[in-house]
Amino acid sequence: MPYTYKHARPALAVDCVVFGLDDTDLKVLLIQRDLEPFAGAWALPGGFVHLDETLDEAARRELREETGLSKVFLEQLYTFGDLQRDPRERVVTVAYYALVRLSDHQVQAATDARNAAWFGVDDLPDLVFDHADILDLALKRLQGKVRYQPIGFELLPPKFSLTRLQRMYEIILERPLDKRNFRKKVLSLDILQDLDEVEQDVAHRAARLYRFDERKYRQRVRDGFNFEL
Amino acid sequence: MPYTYKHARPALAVDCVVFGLDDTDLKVLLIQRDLEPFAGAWALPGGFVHLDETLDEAARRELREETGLSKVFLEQLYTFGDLQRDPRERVVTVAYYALVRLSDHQVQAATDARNAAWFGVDDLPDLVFDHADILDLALKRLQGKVRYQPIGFELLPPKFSLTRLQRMYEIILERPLDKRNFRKKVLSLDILQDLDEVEQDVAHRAARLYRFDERKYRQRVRDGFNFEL
DNA sequence: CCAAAAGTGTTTCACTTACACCCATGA
DNA sequence: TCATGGGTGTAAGTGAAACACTTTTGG
Repeated sequence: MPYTYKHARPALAVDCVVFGLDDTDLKVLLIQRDLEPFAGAWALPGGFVHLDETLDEAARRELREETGLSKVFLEQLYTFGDLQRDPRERVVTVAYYALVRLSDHQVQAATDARNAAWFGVDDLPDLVFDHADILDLALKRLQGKVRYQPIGFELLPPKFSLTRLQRMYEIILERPLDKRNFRKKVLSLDILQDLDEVEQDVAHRAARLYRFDERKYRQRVRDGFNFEL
Repeated sequence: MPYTYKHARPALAVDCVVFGLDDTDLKVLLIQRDLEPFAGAWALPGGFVHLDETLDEAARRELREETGLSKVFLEQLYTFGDLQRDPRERVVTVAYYALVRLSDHQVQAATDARNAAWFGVDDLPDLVFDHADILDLALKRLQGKVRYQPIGFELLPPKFSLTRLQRMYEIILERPLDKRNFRKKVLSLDILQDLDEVEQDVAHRAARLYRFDERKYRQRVRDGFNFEL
């Protein structure tokens, strides 16, 4: 192989901030490390990038291996390259964030991980390396992006009520929204499909269910429409 | 060094999309490669990351070495990790974009570069590797970010007229803006300092000059204000 | 006095905000 | 029948958009 770069190179890793949503809180999936350094400590799922996989593939592989998750929404966040972020040696990490439907996925610890568990974003354990910084940035990105891209739906089950949708935004943005204005706004965007179905087994009036209509959304974007909450 | 990662690792590079602005066009600084592969072809300035420098430092060093630029606005863009993006071997590159005041800086080719030159974004030569993709993304990022962060000022001289400011936005956003509405809006943001000075040597009524007041801007942001064009 | 760009206000329209009560359902 | 959340409309205010003429200056 001619012209090959010959200097010492940093190790290259990926780390994932996986968000999930329950009825009241935004959660993050963490693993308890099974390997040194910091065995037993909590960390973001992640690991080293192989030569034969892209960065996205590496992120998905690590998620699968360490937490059992697959087929989730995944997007690159930022690349962290401080000199001392890993005590072993120079490691540059490409951080990702992922959004999953808590109901859909049973997480399970695996490779290199003793344990995997969900933590409320306001109730996090200490994290290894600079993982707290990564998580902070991911949260800010989510809060920013959720307002102008329809990514929040990735956190909800396919069928949801408007109240559930509103609660999702309230939890992520950390502020209350007006019910009537929210419903008016969301419905006016015309990207939800009314399913003519209602919730089951609730001890009060059952709410109508809707589905995010990705097809219609793309069409509207093409026509110059701008999603914004 | 214990626990060292031992597998083969990708090479790690940085590349910079440097934007500048003249009276009519948004420009990008490219270098003509002096080394194989693709000696003689046009490329983004960039190079491999050293073990003893952060990613930001590597980007600044490469800029300095290859183009003579220093002390410019620089921000990480995205990390590109496709398998075949470099024919030599697996190279992952952390892309940055930079904004410079064309008037301030004399560019000069240096290390690894035969030549450095500015190209209009609508008049680009073929680029090596995936540099055209990187440039595309940088342009989109600039177009998005310029509307809600006051980064556009980095492209202008310290003293500028409102017309020049408007033209900057029109060039970047690629659409005309209404003069009266623009001035009203910009002045209402209250982040410009009126210098009580006017342009010199113009063959018509001289425009008032303003300066971006970063101090006031930060203060206003702290008070919950949101920059948005 | 002419060419060239600077500078300036008002009206209309759309969207956001604030706000409170009745309805349907299951226990 | 009661508790719980579901569902709905209107008025006021704010900001965006459309739009054309006068002023200043140097050549």
